[in-house]
Amino acid sequence: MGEKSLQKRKYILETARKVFMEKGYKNVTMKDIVDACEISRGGLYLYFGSTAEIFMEVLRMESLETDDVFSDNISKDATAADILMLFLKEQKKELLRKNGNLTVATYEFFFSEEIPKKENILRRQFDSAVKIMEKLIDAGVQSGELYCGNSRVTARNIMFVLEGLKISAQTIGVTPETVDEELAYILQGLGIEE
Amino acid sequence: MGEKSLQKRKYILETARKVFMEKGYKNVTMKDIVDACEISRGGLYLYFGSTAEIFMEVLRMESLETDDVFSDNISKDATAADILMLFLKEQKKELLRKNGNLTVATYEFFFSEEIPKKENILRRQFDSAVKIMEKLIDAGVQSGELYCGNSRVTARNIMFVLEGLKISAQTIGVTPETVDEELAYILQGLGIEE
Amino acid sequence: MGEKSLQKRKYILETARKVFMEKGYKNVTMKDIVDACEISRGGLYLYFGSTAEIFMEVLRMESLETDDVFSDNISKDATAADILMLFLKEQKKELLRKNGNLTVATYEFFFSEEIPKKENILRRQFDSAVKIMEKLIDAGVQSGELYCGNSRVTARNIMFVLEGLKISAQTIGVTPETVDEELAYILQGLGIEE
Amino acid sequence: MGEKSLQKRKYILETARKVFMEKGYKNVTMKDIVDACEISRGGLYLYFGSTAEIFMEVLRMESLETDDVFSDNISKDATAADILMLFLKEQKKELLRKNGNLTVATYEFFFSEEIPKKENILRRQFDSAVKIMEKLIDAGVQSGELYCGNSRVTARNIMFVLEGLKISAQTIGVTPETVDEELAYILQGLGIEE
DNA sequence: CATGAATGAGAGTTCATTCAT
DNA sequence: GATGAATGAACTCTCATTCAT
Repeated sequence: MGEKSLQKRKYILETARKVFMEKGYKNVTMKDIVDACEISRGGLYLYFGSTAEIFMEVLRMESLETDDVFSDNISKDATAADILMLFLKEQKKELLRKNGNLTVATYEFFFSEEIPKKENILRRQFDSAVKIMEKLIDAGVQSGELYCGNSRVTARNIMFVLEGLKISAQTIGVTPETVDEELAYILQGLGIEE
Repeated sequence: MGEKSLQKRKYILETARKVFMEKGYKNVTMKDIVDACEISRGGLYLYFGSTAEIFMEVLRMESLETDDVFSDNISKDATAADILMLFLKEQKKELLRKNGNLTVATYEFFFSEEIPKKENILRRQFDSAVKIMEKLIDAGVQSGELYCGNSRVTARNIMFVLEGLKISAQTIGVTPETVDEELAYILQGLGIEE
Repeated sequence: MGEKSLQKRKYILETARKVFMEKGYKNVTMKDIVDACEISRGGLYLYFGSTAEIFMEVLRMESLETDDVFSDNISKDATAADILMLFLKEQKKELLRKNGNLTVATYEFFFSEEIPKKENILRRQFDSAVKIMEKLIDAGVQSGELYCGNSRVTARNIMFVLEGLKISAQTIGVTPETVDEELAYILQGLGIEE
Repeated sequence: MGEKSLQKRKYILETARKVFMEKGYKNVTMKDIVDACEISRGGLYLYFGSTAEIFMEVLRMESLETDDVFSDNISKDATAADILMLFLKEQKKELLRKNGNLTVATYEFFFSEEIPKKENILRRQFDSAVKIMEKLIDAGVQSGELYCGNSRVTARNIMFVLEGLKISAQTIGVTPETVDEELAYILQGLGIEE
């Protein structure tokens, strides 16, 4: 695939991403993407064979960017507690975002396709986030900023709460206040008062 | 609709429930249910007009049973901590259930249909569980069994962790050990050691 | 079929008539009639085998009543011109009737079923009307009330104009003024000034 | 849609036209047209979304051709009476055509779809025909070829007779002789003897 | 007589996927 | 590479008609 094709490929993925944000995963047809991209039916098939393939690529793109964002926060010289709070704030913004995120599409994708539970992109993201957070907590404990009995379990706990908030935001709705309370509760568990 | 029809209606719902457990929500067509029930195309339409309608009824059935289960636990004379632990164990069993549960179908349903976030069955269940757990915690605090700063926020926290575990079990997988650790972490936060 | 059955039969026909007036012929299903009559599906089939059968009966009923109406006008002692004008006025009222008549249903019926053109109820009505009008005109000519070269052709002409008005009222619409003008034109052709 | 598609579109319309001539409007399904055209189910939907859409297009095509026919007659240098007689003869041929015309389908279409009475293609054709005939009569009166008291009402009268003959031909049947008599009657009313 | 649940044929419609150009 | 017309499988939904009760 030449230079030009790579650009078109990227264009398709970015356009498809918007479609997935808007309509989720299962409701999106190849035609939807064709229409949004304003290319021909056959043209799309030159690059991707199915919506599943497209979505997986969109997710991979997403994943790269997300990792970057996390790294950015870490790279700045800030205390462990600061980084944690920043991360949680970021998550809050994300899960309350009104005009669409990929949450629904991602869950739908993992529901409807036969994705191995052991080795998948979501799992990698989750595990990676847990690991980073674990280290962060360890560092915070070391520096005396915060208190924690078992950093791994605590890190996982935080991640599960965030997952719970994310899915709840899409099904039963959560108010910003509830999110704030829950995040404060987590920090408080670590001995951090805002 | 006579007595007999009611039985058939129930039969369809129970059969459909199995189909939803197996295939989720979006992948299920009226034909799937017709085939599973071994009735005619038109026959199904006598009772239900769409998979959405069927699924909502399945959910309602489910909801009634779940409430009962909870009440049962409460009705026995046991300490607050006991009841809490029982509830969490129940949830653990549910979310680790191998041969299918309605989790995926339920989330898919709430994703794909236009369900109001403010007033829906999932929300009612969530709020009701929070309220009961809050009272439970209050009772436990009163009796000195457990410690808790803010029973409402804590109750919600527990529910969000459970939601997080539930969705994670379906997407990235969770081991029984992880669930145990997380539940222990929660109980520990309440001052309960198993 | 006993007395009771005859009554039910008549009830069905009268109810069906209303349905046909409202929805035409082709859009009416056995279910529509069942619903309107508030009887059971099987019950209707005890009396009639199809909407075609029902509509034919409705038409027969209608036909009897229409003939009566015509006879009524004739029985009164009035001049030929009077009777003619009365008849035309009646037709005007009928074809301008807002809330439904059987015109559309009747035409639809004759279009969609394989009705012999030579011997059918519509034909009988038409021919009968022509004959009566012919006699009427002859009587008028004799009495010097009106002038006419060929009473049969004239009678048919009047009937065709009426048919034309009837169908036009249902497709392109006709105003009362247009009807008045056309009827006046007919009468004027017979030497009658209103 | 390219050149080729336009040809196919036209092919579909012409084929559908035959189907409508044979079976009327309400009895024609998308499948009937698909079969007649020997194309795929989906293929037809690329061009038209419903039988209603197709029929409207057929009618539009028809309308263009009919207008042409009329113009042709007018363009030749002939007396008003000649043109009138030519037009009536054309109408006679049309309404007696054995192997199907679109009359039934057209009426059925206007019965079953919600067509506005004020502004529809049939109405336009009718009004246009009335207007042309009115002018024709006026010209004939001017040149002394024929006599007429009120050209507009007379023109409408002729059109209504034609409509009456058209509908009657499809329901109760009319013989060529009857048509001839009626047309002669009309001409005679204008002072034209054949 | 009367009921109404049940059947199954058939219409409408959408979409992934292919393929000649 | 790119196009978009074409295909056909699959799904939704409706209704005439039957039949056990």
